Amino acid sequence: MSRYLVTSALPYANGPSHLGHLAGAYLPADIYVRFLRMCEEDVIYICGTDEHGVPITIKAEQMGITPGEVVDRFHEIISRDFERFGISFDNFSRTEKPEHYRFTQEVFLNLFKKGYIVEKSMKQFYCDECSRFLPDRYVGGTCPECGSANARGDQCEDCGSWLDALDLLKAVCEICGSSPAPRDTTHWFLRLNAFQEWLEPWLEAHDNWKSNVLNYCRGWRNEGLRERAITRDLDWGVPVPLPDASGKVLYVWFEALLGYISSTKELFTKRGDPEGWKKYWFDPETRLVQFIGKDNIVFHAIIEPSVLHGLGSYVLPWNIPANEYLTINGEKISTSRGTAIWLTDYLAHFPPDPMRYALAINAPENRDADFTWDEFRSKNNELADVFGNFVNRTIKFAHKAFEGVVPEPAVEGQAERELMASIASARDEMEELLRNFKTKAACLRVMDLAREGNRYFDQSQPWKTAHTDRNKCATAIYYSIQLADSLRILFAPFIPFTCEKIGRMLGSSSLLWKDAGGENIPSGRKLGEPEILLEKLRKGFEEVMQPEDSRPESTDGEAGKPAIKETVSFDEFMKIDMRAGVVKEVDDIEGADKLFRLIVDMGDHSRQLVAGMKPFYSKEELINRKIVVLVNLQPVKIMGVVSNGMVLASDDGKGGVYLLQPGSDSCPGDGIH
RNA sequence: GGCGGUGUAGCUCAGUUGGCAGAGCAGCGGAAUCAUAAUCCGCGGGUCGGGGGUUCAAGUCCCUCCGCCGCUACCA
Repeated sequence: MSRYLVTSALPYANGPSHLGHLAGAYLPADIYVRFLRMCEEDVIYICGTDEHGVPITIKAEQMGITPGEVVDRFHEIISRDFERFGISFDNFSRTEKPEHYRFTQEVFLNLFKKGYIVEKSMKQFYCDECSRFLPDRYVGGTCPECGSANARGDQCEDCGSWLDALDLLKAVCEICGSSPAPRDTTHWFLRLNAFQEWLEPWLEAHDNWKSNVLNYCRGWRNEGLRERAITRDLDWGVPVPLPDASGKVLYVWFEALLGYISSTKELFTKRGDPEGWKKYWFDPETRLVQFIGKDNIVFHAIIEPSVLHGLGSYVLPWNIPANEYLTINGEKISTSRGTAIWLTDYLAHFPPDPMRYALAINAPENRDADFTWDEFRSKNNELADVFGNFVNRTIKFAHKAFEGVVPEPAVEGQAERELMASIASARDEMEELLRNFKTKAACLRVMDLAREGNRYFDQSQPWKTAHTDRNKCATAIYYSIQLADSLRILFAPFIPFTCEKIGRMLGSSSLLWKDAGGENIPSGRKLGEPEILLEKLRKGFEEVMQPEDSRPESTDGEAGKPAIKETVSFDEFMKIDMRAGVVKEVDDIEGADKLFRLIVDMGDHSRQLVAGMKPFYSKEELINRKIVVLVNLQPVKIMGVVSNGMVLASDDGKGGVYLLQPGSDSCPGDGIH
C-alpha cells in the first residue's frame, strides 16, 4: 500500500465552473482517486477555492458588492456543483480561511529569512482615480518605438516591441481612462534563479511525466529562471507579514499553491488529528499527484517545487498529469464570449454520469479535445445502449424467468470460463492504465467488456434455453449477473451514481477493485426491481438549456439594481454604433403621454427619433442639448411615428431618468466607444 | 517576433523504442427478438496537412512550407 496525496488545481472564485474545468483537472483526478480508494490505497484528495487577486476585486466592483461577498458566493456555487458532479474531495477549503493566512505568512517569513525572498524598490504607474497601482496590462498608451496608439504596458500591439510601462507616451489607465503617474513602490521577489541548479536535475529525473509537462518546463529552463514578484499593492489578500508593508499582499500564485497544504491541515484538524497532515506532506514515501490544466504547468512543475524545496523537508510532486484544453464546437472556451457551458446549467437538467462518461472517454489527455452536444448525445446513447441495456436486460430476464432470484449455475462451460477470464484481464489492464493516468483508454476498455457481455448474452440465447434447457438458461443468467456486478465495480470510478443504482438492484455494495472478476452475487439472492439506469437522448435535447435558466451570474444584484446581463463579446459590442448628436426639434406625438418626437443633428445628417422623455424633460431643456444616440438600432414605428435609433440615458430604477451627455468639446456625429 | 503544441476514415479520437494504418460513432448488408427502436455478425471507407531528405523500411526521425491552437513571466 502506498500513500497518495492527490490535488486538483484550486478553482478561481471569480465565477462559476464550466465543463473545461471539470474535464481538465477535476474529473480525471476524481476517477483516479476513486480508483485508488477501491484498491485500498491510503489516499486523500485535496482542493479549495483560490479567492484572492485583482480579478476578484474587479468582479466585486462590477457586481457592486465586496470581494468577500464575491468569493463567498462563488465558493458556494463551485463547491456545490462539484459535489453534485460527484467530485469526491476529502476536503474543499478556501484561501480566505485564517489558517491559510497564518500558514502562508509563516512560509513567507521562512523563505525571507533564508534569503530566497528579497525586497526591491521600483517605480510603477499609479492611477489616482482608481486608487491603485497599474500592472503592465492595465496601462495603455502610445508606443515610443512606432508611435502606435495601441501599446500596452508590456508590449506594443502593433509593432510587437517589448516595452517598459514607464516608457509609454501618453499613458492611460485602462480601467478608468485617466492619466496615471509613476510612483515609488516596494515589492518582494522570489529568487527563482537560486533554485535553477537544483531544479534541472530534479526535472530530468521525472522523464515518465507527460510530454506536455516536460516540454513546457524545458522551454522555461532554457530561458532561465528569473526573480519573480510575489507581492502586489492591493488591500484584498494575505498581508505581507513584515513591518512597513501595509497595503502589500502576497500575490495569488505564490499563496494559492500553499492552499493545498493549508487545506490538508484543515482536513486533519476536522478529523481531530491536527498533526496528521504531516505524514502526507513530510513523509518522502508520499506520492503527491497534482491534476491541473496546461495553463498551470509552470506553477506546479517549476515554482511550487522551488518553494517547497526552499522550505525543505516537504514532499515534491510525484506526478503532474496536466491536461490540455476542452474546446466547444472547435473553439476555445471563453467566458467573455459566452461560449462556456456552466456546470450549474447542465446539472439543472441532466444527471452527472453521462457527462462524466462523455468527458472521460474523450478527455483532453494528449491534445485539446472537442465537445459538442451532438457528440455528447452520441456518447450518452452509447453508454445507455451498450452498458445500461446489458444490465437492464439481464435483471429483467432474471425477474421474468427466475422470479427475481439469482439462479443456480448448473454447468460452467468454455464460454463461462472465457467470460470470467476476460473480466479479470479487463480489470488488470484497466488497473495498469489508470495507474498511468490513461483514463481515456481505461474507459474504452471497460466499455469493451460491456460489449463482451452483450455478446455472451446473445450467444447463450437464454430466451430460447428458458424453454429447452433450464440449466443452460440459469447458467447464462447467473454469469451475466456476475458480469453486471463486475461492470458495476469497474465502471464505478467513471459513473459512480449509476453504479450505486446497480448495486441496489444486485444487493451488492462492495467497491473493491479486486472483487471484479469474482462470483460476488450468490445464487438464491433476491434481486431488486429493474429500473432504467440511463435515459437516452434525442436530437435537440440540449435546447432545454437556455441562457435564461439559472445562470449563476444572472443572480439579482444588490440594492435593487438590475442583474448583470449575459456577457457579450468584444466583437458583438463593436457592432453597436453610438454617436453624439444635438437635439434640434422637439414635438409632441398625438395621443402619446410620454413620447417626444426628436429631430437630431448627427453632423452629416439629421434623423428622427422617438423617445419616452416627456415625463422627465421639458421641450426647452431638450432643445440644443447634446445627447448620445444608438444609431444602428433597427427602426421601429411607435404610435405611428418612425424612430431611427435610441437616445441613451441612465435610469435609477426609482423613476429618475437622466440623459447621457457627451463632453462640451464634442461635435455632432462624433463616434462613441 | 520568439518558444511550444497540433493536423490520421464522414465525425470524435488511439497509434510505446521507425516494421503490413486502428477504435468508437455514422453509413451499407445480414442475424436475432430477452432488453431502453436496444444487441450480435459482416462490409465499405484514409496520398496519415503539402513538398523534400535519411533509411532495406517513415504516420513515427530531419529540413521546409501551409493551417489551427497555446504560452511569451507583476495575466490568473
